[in-house]
Amino acid sequence: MRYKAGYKEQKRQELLNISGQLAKKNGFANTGVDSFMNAAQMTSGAFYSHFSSKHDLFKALIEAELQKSLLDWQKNPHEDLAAWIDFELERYLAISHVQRADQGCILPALSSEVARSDDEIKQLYQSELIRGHALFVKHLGREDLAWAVMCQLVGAILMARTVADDRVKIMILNSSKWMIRQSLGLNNPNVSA
Amino acid sequence: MRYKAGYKEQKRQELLNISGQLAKKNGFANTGVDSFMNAAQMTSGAFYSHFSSKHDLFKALIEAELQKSLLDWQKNPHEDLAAWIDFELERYLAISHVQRADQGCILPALSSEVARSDDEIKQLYQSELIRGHALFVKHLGREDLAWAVMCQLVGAILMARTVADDRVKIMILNSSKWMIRQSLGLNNPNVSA
DNA sequence: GTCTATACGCGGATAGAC
DNA sequence: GTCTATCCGCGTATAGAC
Repeated sequence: MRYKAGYKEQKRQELLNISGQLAKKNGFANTGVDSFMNAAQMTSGAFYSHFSSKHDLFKALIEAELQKSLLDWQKNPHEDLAAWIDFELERYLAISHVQRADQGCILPALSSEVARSDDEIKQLYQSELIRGHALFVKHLGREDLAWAVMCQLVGAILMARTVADDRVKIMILNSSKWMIRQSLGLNNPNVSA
Repeated sequence: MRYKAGYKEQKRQELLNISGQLAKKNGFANTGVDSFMNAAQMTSGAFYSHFSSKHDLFKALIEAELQKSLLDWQKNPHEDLAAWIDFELERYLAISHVQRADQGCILPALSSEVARSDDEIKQLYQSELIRGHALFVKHLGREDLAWAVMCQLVGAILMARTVADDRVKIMILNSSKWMIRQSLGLNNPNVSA
């Protein structure tokens, strides 16, 4: 064959990577196949030798991005609850996460588009989401707390991205940190956020 | 004039109403001017006698929808904190709110699109959001708590919309209710969610 | 103010050469 | 596997009749 073995798989991963960044930044539906391919320094005709359709890319992209987020959570080195959650709050609820959607978690960036997708997409999203949930349960100890903290993280990043002023963004982030610590019983009662 | 006085203003409100529903359901960018106008039983040519551009509609729509959400929050008849928050949790975190995005709050539906919009949109969004925040502060007593509860509400609806199974949706909603009550010190310590 | 018709660009997808 | 070229439908916006 004219191309090295494993070349196609490698190129596919590269495409998923770059497409994920673009989709998180500008939205998946708003980004054309041309843009995805140009970002990967190819032309749109070559797209269909990797994915059968744009919708097919969406599925693959969601799977890849959710696993990336899961991996990020697994990188947290702490075992102790307070240390674990502090690490996560500083990392996830950082102002840089608000500003750089392309480098951030898929959840605040593409959940609305998933919410409007067909059942196949939602099923896929759910099963990966549940794996993330299990990781949170492992550290937080409660199933409901795990879901609620995930919602809080996603909601905070999303809301912070909708406002214009950095001051307000930071206020939103700090408020969410405070609330999560509060619900875990980790706040000093004498200190306000 | 051939048309009654106030006719245009009335038609504009009708357009904003219907466009808001369609945008919340299918996304604003994904919905064509034709679709908006057809839903209002008009043709696309007439659109530009009400709005100078699609982007202009987006601004008007955001303003109208945010004020609608504010109005919904103001309808809460309770004064007591526990009663007020219970009412709000049952109303906002209802499964029907997850299922009927077109009839629901703009925040979980269109925040991602706002996040990707220009600064003018974000400034507008922020100023209306701050009015909503003030209302929450009035009842919850704390600025940070008010932001955090808003994030939690938005995040929970958004997440619930991304999963396929109703059981999981409900789990997410109940978890968020539990966490908000927890952060307000309203949960019975002996009862799990 | 609303209609029909249309200009014009973008986006998804396919065909065929290399 | 990737390229160029192209088909075709959709979407924003405008022009002109009523």
